[in-house]
Amino acid sequence: MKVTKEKAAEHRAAILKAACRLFRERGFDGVNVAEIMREAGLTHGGFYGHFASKDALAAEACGKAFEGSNEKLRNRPDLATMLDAYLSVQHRDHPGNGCPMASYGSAIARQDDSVQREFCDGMDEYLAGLTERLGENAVDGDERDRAILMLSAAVGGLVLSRAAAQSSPDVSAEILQAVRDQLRVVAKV
Amino acid sequence: MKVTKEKAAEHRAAILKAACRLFRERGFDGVNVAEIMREAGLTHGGFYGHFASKDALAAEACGKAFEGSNEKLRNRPDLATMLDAYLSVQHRDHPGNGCPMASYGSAIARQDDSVQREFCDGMDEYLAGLTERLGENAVDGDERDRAILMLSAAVGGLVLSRAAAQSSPDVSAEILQAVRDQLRVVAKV
DNA sequence: TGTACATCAGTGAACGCGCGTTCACTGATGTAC
DNA sequence: TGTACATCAGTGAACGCGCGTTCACTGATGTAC
Repeated sequence: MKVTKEKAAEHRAAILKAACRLFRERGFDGVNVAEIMREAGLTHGGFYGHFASKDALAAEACGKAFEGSNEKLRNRPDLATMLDAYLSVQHRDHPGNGCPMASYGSAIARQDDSVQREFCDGMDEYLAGLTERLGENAVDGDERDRAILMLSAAVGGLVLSRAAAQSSPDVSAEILQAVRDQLRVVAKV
Repeated sequence: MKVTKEKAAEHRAAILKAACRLFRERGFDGVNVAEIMREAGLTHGGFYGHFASKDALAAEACGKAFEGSNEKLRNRPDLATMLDAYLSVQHRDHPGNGCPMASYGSAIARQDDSVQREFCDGMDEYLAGLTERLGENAVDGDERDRAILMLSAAVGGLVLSRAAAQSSPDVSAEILQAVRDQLRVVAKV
């Protein structure tokens, strides 16, 4: 059942999109190729016509996830609003469309080199964008370091909040709130 | 080949110790039961005489990892020294004996309930200890929130630093440094 | 204290399942004439 | 424009491997007498 070139391109995009969401929801080891293909409306056999391996898909999916994040960073006007959205119950409970660093950050060092590279590139770009943001109002010279702290605390806070969400919902909510409040000072907003 | 009760207890402890290290090094999915048993000097068949399942071992290993962390927290005199050790190249490159939150924090929400519970209990205790520490010199009333920020930033920073270690060693080192510097302010040390 | 025997910790082969990947096949596409 | 045929995207069965778990067996332990 051959298919139009356009259709094939759409299929590839659908696979990537499904992977991008599923990997963030369940981690790289928590999803199999067949599941991704099913999500894309295809059968598993056709996968290798589009991607060389599951690792290759993981790398592209990681890159695409950061594209989304960096897009948000470029568009969102208000830094305080961004912080609130990042450290929200909504984001905590819906990792599939959220931050890749919080979804599988602690597993990246154990992934294929290509995945690590995409991750680092995405993170670098995100850090650069955040640094620029912090320098928009007043320039203090330590924007980059403050951006790193903000990112670290936001990612770490979301990770810990998610880890506690089921067993200790109160602590989970407390973490979101505390990191939000404390980071406002760092962000000077 | 039956074995002394004491020997058997030693074996159980050896399995737990090996798991405690290996899970932190490679994540729960990155280690198999046979590997853990080999590390403990046994063969894989005997595993189920000591633990009900790999998940049960994971839960105990998680709890034990936090015991180590909380031990350190109780003994370490200086908060600044603790921060330096946590955000050090040594800690980044040797996760096997390090912080469980940084090792597999982002995967906890996808683990068995028993693992999540052990993780939350350990984290709660750690947070309580850190809060107490922050209140030792001056009491401001926001120690708990500052403890949460410190923990989030330290964990997040270590996670991101590890993720970048291979592809972007410079960024990796920069993250450790920046989070260390910026957290000193929060810790007031 | 010495002996006979039941217990049970550890061994290693085997089971069953899931997963990444391959492959022969299908049939629509798109090109050559 | 119409026709014949080569191409190739997608299908689904199959392969091979690794893993968690089970199980029959071994032989040292430790208990009952």
